[in-house]
Amino acid sequence: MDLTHAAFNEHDCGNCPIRHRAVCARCDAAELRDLEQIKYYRSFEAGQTVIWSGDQMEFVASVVTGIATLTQTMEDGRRQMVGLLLPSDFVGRPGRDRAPYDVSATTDLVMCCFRRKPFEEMMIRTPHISQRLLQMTLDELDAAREWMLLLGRKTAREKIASLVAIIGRRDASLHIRGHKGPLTFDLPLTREAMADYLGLTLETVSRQISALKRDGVIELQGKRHVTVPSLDRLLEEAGDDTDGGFLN
Amino acid sequence: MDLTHAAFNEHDCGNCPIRHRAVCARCDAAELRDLEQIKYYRSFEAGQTVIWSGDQMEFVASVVTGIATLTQTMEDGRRQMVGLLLPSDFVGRPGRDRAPYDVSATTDLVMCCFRRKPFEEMMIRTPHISQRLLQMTLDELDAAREWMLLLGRKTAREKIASLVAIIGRRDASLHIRGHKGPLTFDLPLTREAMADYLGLTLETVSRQISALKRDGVIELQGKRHVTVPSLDRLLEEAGDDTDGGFLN
DNA sequence: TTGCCGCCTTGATGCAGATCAAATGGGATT
DNA sequence: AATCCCATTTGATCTGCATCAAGGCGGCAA
Repeated sequence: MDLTHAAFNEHDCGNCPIRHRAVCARCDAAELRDLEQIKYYRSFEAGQTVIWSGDQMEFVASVVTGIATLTQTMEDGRRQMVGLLLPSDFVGRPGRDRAPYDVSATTDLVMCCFRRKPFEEMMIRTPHISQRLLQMTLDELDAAREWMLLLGRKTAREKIASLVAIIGRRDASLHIRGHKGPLTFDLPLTREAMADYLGLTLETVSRQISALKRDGVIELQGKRHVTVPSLDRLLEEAGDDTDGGFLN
Repeated sequence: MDLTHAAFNEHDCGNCPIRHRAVCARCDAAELRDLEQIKYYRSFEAGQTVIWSGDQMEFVASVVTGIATLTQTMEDGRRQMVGLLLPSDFVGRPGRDRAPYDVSATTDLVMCCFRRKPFEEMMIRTPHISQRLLQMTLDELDAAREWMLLLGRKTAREKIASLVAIIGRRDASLHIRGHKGPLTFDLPLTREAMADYLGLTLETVSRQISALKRDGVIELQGKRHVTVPSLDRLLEEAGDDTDGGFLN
């Protein structure tokens, strides 16, 4: 069910709030006009699948609002999330026409899609698009490598603390810059999605969240809303040495 | 101990056997001459550290011969390998001047280094270098995501089978193309390095290798040399649905 | 030849997290 | 208000891998 909104198709990229972070960050007015020609918007409801692994990729895209995930699945059903895409993140790979992962909408999602072939042609004549995409891809690779450390070597408790810290800090960076004091934000993932992110079962996720709550590392209002009284304490629990490590 | 070889500094990139896979794959004669100006070779012995995490990066580089690893370490000493670099692979990140990981030589290693600033300037005026690097980085990201599935969801036995398959197929692709029948090759990693790669302990690595041997999935000549009688059988043990998934 | 040193293998035991199972609770529908 | 649905929590038990602890083996130096 592709809920393409007519309204979005009149949307002007030049005014888009996430444009300065997206793949077209450095495009000038003429280039944005070219992009208008090949772009269209698509909306998805929370839980819908955007692309199945193995599908033909007709487009590449930027996330405009909402959260998408990349997931790999083994034959017997074991699942591992391998990407968490936030507004301004890029989806798809120029030069490849089959999707290597399932892409799903975790929340309601709007994507700005560019028809793949014309986009690839535009990349060739517009080098700074490749350069911007290279930057973004290198950032994703760094995030993937942090994630590998988490998956390979952290305990369940550390994994949960890391995830809360990642989401909390991203949230903080999007909102009040330099804001101090307790962080408060929503976890945009179900327990099951967190488990797929962390390489755990949903029961273990639930138990460890309860444990961190019991120990005063986090507070919960309902199941999704979190307050972190001390970010330092949380980072200590996460086992992070670096304090970089934003995701994606 | 930087064993820079004078002989290598007269090496001509245009004749380099790995050039067609490296970052300079599409460079023309004039561009190669420019690269000659900013390049130098460095050699390392097996076990040496090339760069420590946090060090200033004076250069970016291509691996010419040998194998290098990227490793992250937590304060308490837990280690996770996050990259395995083979001949033609690229090291370093344009636009960043601190190394985010330890880089080490797993075997004797020769790298072709480019001074970072001039290389970055050259990237700006030579778009196809960015484009090539983008391709290579996207490939690495795909490899990292396969690796995440391995770390998060595979059993110890599957992890070992996956690693043997990855190394064996890379080896096969470098040597006799389209070669059929039993694969035979060396594992270029110690048991400990395999453990760091797979998120296991070295004891578990050793036990699982013994188990695969006992079950006839692999044969061993000494500790390092492996024969795989049936690649299909090995892939089955690895739990791979895809048969893509080369590393790096 | 002998002994030493690193790497590797194998054994015994413990525990973190998976699995199986049931209960709870909040939001939506009627 | 009553009911259903489904995400989540909690409990009981099991197991795969880590941990702790001895050997074994091959290469190298004396």
